[in-house]
Amino acid sequence: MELALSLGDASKPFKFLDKTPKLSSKDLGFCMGLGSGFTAPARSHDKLGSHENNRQEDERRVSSDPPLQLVLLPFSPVPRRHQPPSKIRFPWLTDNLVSEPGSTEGPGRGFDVNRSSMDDADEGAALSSPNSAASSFQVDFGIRSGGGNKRDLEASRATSDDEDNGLTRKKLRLSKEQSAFLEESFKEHNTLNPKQKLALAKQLNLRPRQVEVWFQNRRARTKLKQTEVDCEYLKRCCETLTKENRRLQKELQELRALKTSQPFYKQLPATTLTMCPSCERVATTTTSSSGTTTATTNPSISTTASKTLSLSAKPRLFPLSHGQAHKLLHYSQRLVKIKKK
DNA sequence: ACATACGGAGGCGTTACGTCA
DNA sequence: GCTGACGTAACGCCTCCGTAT
Repeated sequence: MELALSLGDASKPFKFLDKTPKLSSKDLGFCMGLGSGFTAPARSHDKLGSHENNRQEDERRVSSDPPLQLVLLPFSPVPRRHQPPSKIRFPWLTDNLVSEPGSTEGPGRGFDVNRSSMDDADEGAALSSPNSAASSFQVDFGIRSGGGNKRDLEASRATSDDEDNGLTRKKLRLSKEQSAFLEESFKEHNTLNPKQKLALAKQLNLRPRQVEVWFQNRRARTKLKQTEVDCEYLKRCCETLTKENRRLQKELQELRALKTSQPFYKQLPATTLTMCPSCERVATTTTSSSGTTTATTNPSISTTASKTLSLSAKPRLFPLSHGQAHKLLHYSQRLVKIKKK
């Protein structure tokens, strides 16, 4: 099972064997392949072809099922905004230090459980990230509207904890609805442009940073699963090849033993056995009393003898066409005939 | 046209938290 | 109630790329 994603030319989503073309931000088509019939440098597609050179090697996929593909409409890129750097080491502290622009609340007041941690830095100090465009979002999550469930209680407790010491990283589990919506969105596009991020955040009553993190983690999970699948597949390939190798080794041993005990193939007159190096049909040739030589396929010939002949002739080493092979056969028979004369 | 600096964005490894058995 | 495993939200750092200078 393969999952491949392609941003860009939606008309040729699965030409994974080709070098990924450099995509521009203007053609953000989206394709998703599910199946196993391609070699997919998947990740190389998810960033507009970036990292292609140094990362495509580890993204090779080999399998055989036909891929299922999903093509979506392109979405418009949003110009980046240049912002000052925004690294805040102790975001949980900054919550008390930095008030949100556009927020009517004072710092640390009306603190929602989802607003502790670095996201606050992101919004407060980060004021700076493109996400901050939505930093004044009302951060009253849907999970709280449910009211009275375990999660809400958890959330409330976390809030009070945070107010207690302000040193613990708070983590909020998204509601089922939020997760499901994000999941659906992820199915459509596994990366988000700022516009989409903002829209999603607004829709779900989350901060853009949360949406962004969710997508990052989701991509990571997808990749992990894919890696596991690939690993399993390679394992099976390895087992099959090992078996095949053992079988061939055994066969080789048998043939060697046969060769030392019964070197009949040396004694056989060349006219007795011949084989088309192309189709590998073993034939016997007989010389009639009139002197004409004919070659006929002999199905009763033993497999071992046939193999012996194959080995001694190494027919696979000659990339002959079928016609050439038969010509060769013909010539060798004529040669034998001439010799006999 | 080219070089450099800067900022945005995603990947990745890790940490911390929530849940469950 | 405690504990360990597991899932996942969040963090910090890195690299790459586009853009401004």
